[in-house]
Amino acid sequence: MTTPTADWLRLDQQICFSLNAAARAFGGVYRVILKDLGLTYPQYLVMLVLWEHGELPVKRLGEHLRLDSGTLSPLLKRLEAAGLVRRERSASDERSVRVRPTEEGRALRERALEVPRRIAAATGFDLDEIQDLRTRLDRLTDALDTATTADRE
Amino acid sequence: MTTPTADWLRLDQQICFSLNAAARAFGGVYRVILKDLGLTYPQYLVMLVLWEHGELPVKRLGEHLRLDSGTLSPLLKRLEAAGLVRRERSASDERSVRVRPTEEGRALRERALEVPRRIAAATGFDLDEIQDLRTRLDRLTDALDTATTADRE
DNA sequence: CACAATTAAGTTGCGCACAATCAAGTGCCA
DNA sequence: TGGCACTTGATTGTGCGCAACTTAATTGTG
Repeated sequence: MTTPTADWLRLDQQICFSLNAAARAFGGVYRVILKDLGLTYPQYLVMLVLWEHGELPVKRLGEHLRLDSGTLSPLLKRLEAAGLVRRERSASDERSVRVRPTEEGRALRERALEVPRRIAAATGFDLDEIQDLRTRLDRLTDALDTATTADRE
Repeated sequence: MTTPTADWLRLDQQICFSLNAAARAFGGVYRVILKDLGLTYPQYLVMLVLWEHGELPVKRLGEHLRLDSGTLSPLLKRLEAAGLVRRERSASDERSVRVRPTEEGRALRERALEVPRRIAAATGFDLDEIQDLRTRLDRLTDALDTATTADRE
C-alpha cells in the first residue's frame, strides 16, 4: 500500500512548506522581541557573530551565516548607519573589509542576553528537543547543499 | 552544571538559525528543479493549492499558505502574466477576487508530478524521518504563533 | 617583470515577506 | 434608510536572499 504519486503534490505533505512556515513563525516572534533592540533578525545574527569573534572580514562573516556580499553589504551599511559596527579596509589586504562592533554595538550585547531565553520559552520545547531538532536540520542542510552542488556538475 | 547564559548567544546553538539555513538550502534545490517549470518556490506553492482546490479567492489562498495580500497580489499578477492563472472579481461578492488555473496552468501539473520525488531524494531522508520532522515543525509553528498572538495582548 | 586567473566587496535587478495604509464593497442596526 | 464597522484586496515602503555583473587588489606563472 503506497501513497499515490498525485498525493505527493499535496501542500500538507511537503517538508519544505513546514520548514518555511516555522521559519516565518520564528520571524514573527523575533520581530517582537528584537524591536526593543532596534534590530531585524538577520542583523541580530550578524551581531551574534561579531560579539563572539570581535572583528572579522565580510567574507568570514558570510561563511558563518551562509550569506554572500549581495546580502551583507547593504545590511552592514544599515548597521553602520545605526552606529553599531564600523567597517574599514584591511591594511594588509586592500580587498578585504574588516567589520567590528563599536562601543555601542558591544553594549547592546547586555540587552540581548535575555533574548534566547525568551525565544526558547516561546517554542514550548525543552532543551533536549531543541537540540535534537537542530541536529536533524543541520544534517538536512548538509544533504541539500551536497545535492545542489552535485546537480550543478 | 548548567550552560552559562552568555553561551546562549552562540550562533551554533540557535534553532532558528538552523531552521533558516535549512529553508534556504531547500530554496537552492527547488530553484534548480523548478527552473524547468518556470516557477519560483512560492509560485509553485500557489499552484499546488490551485491544483488541489481548483479555484478559490485570494483570502483562502492566503490562509492555506500563511501569506497576505501584500505578498500574494504581485505574485498572482506574475502568474497571470505567465498565463498560468486567471483572476476575476466574484459576482456574488465584489470584494473577493477568485483565482483559478488556466488550461496551461492545469497542464503544468503533469510536469510537476516528479518534483516531490526529486526533492525527497535530495534530502537523503527516508519517508518516516521526513514525516516525523514535519510533525515537529508544525508543532513548533503552532507554539510560536500562539506566543506571538499572546504577546500582542 | 608582464599578464592571466583568482579573490573580496560592492552594485543591480528581481522576487518574496510583512507592516501600514487605502479604497471599495458588504452587512448590520438604530 | 442612513451611517458605521467590518471585510477583501491592492498599494507602498523596507528589508532580506540570491544571481549576475563590475571593480579593484592579489596571486601565480611563464
